[in-house]
Amino acid sequence: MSTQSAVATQPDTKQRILDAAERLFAHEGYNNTSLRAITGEADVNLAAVNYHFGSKEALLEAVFQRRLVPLNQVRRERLEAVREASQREGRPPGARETLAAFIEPTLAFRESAAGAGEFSNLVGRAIIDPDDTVRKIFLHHIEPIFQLLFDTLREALPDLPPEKLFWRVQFSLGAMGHTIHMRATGDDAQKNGKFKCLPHGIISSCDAASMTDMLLTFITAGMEAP
Amino acid sequence: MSTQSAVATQPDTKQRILDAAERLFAHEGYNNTSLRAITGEADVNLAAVNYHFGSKEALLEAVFQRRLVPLNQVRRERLEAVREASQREGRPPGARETLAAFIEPTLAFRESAAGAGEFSNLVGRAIIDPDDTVRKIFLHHIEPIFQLLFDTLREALPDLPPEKLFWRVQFSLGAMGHTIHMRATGDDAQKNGKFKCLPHGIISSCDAASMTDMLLTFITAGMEAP
DNA sequence: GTATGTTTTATACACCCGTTTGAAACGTTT
DNA sequence: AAACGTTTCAAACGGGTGTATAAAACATAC
Repeated sequence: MSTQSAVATQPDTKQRILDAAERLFAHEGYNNTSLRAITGEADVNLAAVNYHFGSKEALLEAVFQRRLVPLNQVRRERLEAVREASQREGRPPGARETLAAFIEPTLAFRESAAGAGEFSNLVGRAIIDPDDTVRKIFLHHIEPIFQLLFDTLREALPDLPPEKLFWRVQFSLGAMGHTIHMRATGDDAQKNGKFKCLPHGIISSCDAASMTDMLLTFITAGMEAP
Repeated sequence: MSTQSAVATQPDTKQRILDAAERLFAHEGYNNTSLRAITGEADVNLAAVNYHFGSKEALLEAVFQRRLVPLNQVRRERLEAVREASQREGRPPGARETLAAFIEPTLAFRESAAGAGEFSNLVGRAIIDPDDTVRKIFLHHIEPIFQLLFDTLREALPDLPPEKLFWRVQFSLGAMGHTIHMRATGDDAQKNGKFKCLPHGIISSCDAASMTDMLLTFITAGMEAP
């Protein structure tokens, strides 16, 4: 009785907190985002976070939970589709299609749910974030699907020793996380000259689709290297 | 008169602060390291940092300065050696030797100066650190040598459009930074189960030399992809 | 309309941060 | 020994943090 009315009653404050937290965590990082900034942006009282979620860390957990569960389900389905196709046709799965099954949903997801774009930035940040809190929570959520990716890649590249495969996957994650993060902070940074590294200052193909294509080409080649 | 005696007199406190800061910045990150932690580890008074360096940010700058200037000189020499050899022999420079000229000195440097190992961890962190303070100072130091790397790679891969080259270099930096950071925090993390991602829990070839070799193989293949 | 449970609000708490200050300790020079 | 510039020290400042609390506002049920 209490729970029912509660769920029906609470209009959006929990949602608004999640949205604001997602955006700020992705943009500023977990440690650099204060609860006051979140509640200010969400236009709710400061104490609302601790009331609805318990703590700042639990809020981060909830932010991940909301998006990562459906996202991982899509990844799982695509990865298993790759495996089944390979078994049906009696060939090992392709490295690129395996990696794409893991990476592309993040992109597609980006344009599906409104505001989910911020989340994929958060994921990119979470992969490489030096902070332990973020990594710990994120890894816990992604571990099973990561295992499936690893297993499928083992079939795709049977000649590669598992240790090497492990590190090559890490290389790929690093490249992916760094790139997403650059894109995330780069939108406003382009004007501030953050991309000075590029000699002649022109970055044309910065859209998500071509980025993913470039990234996949890069890490697939690295993965298939002798 | 004042400066001379000052340089001769001050025994080691500036040095000790630099060492402690280097270690802690590399291990915990810039934002997560307090001046009290640094001065505590260096066994100096809290005010010593602001007295000798002016501010926490200036201390970070000094930490980079101390190691990055000689390191970049080595990188520059090696990159120019690659270019001269290619010109002398009338062939384009090799992608791998170019990348090695940039990456390997960090490794060699690691085993040269005592305690410099911490620094290469800091560099790895700086590459991917989402925090603006760290990135800004680091990029400022590395920009000229980065430009040289880029130009040499342009010669090594003349058919690759500059935009693609730019992003592939970014992929490489991301892979490199993430890997160094994993190694840095992984030493004690291995016991704490941080490497759960690896299925059967065995990470044998984790030494710096074979890591560098694997990384170079990976990013060279990615760089040379069609 | 009163009672009950849920949510919001304002305020306060304890803690940690980077930085500043003014006096004490030190070493060197005259 | 006296004077001076340099370095150390303990203490405090102002500000920001996550969290806790008690009263107020609200919605629902009897």
